Amino acid sequence: MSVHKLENPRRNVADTAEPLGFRPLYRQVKAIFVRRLVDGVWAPGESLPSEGQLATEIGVSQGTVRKALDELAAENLLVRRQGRGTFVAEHDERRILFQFFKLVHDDGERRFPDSTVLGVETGKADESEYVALDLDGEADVIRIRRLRSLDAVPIILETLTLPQRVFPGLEAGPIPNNLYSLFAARYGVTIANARERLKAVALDADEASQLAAPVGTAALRIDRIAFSLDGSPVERRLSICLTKEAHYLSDLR
Amino acid sequence: MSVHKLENPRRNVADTAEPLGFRPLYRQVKAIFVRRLVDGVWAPGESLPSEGQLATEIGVSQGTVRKALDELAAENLLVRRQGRGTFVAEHDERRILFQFFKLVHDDGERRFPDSTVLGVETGKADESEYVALDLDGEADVIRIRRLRSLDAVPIILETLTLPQRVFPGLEAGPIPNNLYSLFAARYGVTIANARERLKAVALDADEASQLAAPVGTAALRIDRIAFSLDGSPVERRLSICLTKEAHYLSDLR
DNA sequence: GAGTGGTCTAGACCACGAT
DNA sequence: TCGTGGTCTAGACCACTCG
Repeated sequence: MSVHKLENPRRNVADTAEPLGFRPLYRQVKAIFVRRLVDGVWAPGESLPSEGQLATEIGVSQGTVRKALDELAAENLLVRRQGRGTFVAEHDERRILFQFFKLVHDDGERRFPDSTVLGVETGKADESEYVALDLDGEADVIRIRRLRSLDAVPIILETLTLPQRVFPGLEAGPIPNNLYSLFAARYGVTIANARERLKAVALDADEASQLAAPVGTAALRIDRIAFSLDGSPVERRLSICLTKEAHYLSDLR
Repeated sequence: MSVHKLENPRRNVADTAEPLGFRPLYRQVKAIFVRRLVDGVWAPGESLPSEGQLATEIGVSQGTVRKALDELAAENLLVRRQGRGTFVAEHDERRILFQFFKLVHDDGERRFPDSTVLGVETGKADESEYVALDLDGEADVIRIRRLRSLDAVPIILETLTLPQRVFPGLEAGPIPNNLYSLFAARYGVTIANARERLKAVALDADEASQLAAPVGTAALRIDRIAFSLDGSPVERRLSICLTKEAHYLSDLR
């Protein structure tokens, strides 16, 4: 039944000494599942086979499958719903809002900002870009510049840098507000997590005119690198944010 | 053996309809453990009885105890070490550095900043303080103002506000660099988590002189509220941070 | 009622750390 | 060698969702 080679499917008397490290069975099972997500065998929104089916298919107990699925759910890659099944997570607005959008209006409400694209261009990566995206110096990138507004008030000036190799042709089409959903649907690239570095800066002349604020106004500069399922950086996003009526919310747990 | 009243120790035929909600056994067990942490029955650094001992004591299976302990470990309240045992988490420098201190030098190294206390005072909470700490308007608070430096460079101007009721006499003694450790040791108050709100601001004259930077320099303003084990806010910490050589690091998962 | 994930149990064995 | 937490299994039953 099982078509997967699992290390040490049963550690028995005849085992030679383990060379180094030990990989529990449920992590090997998890790796199989991650591979299916990366390969698109299981696509966003789809429901997975039941725990029991997966267990017999792979040849382990249901408890082992459960532990693998639980870890993937904890990483927001799967969504489990009692009585319904297990589903591949989607980058719908709600998920983005809670997982990837930390700028919240001071009134406490989370809202999804509108976007106006200011420009799209392609070119060679500059140093900060190829370092961030782990590219070589001659790599081509796509740059998208857009202005984002909450309640029609411009609040974020955003510059995205994407490796052209990963997203060929993206520069030609329309740029949707929800990019991560497009990455998944059109390129099979799932954004799994991101790292943001924040600094306070003063607006320069260009930023000031775009954001309709005085030159020199203090603003939040967010330098985000987003990673795909396989751990490689696939997006760099530099945001300049006004924080007069909004703040960056960070939960420390 | 068990001295704890567990709801529905066994759901059986005679059960009347459940009124509302359902509380799994392992969460009830977890609540017992949290209570022991709050009451100081299990103090920071101490080792807990083994899973088996706890299971027989409470009268549930080892697997149920395990699930409760696993959740507490995931919340950084316990530390589990294979082969050694389960321990109550301490607020040592390393934990603080990773869990509660997000300002990182641009070179990527995490270092614990030095502190110089500028002043300690007591008084009535102002509005922002009693709102943050969920106090009534007449409550007394302790305020600590200090300057924190990385590599001898002043980088954070910090104002702490603490409810005097929770930390009586704290204003009289010396203020250590690691306050959370003091909270635990002297007042039995464990900081479990915190919420930070960030904005970009321009330095005023006072802040500028303390931080040895020009008036109007863009700086990061971090408004932290820290919560104790029982979920009540016990510290408000307002930090003004220079981000010329450091940044706030936020991982989105 | 059928099917799904969620809980709970009991028991065997493994990896790790200290003795 | 022993005690600890970690893994894995098998099976029973519960809570939730949907047809």
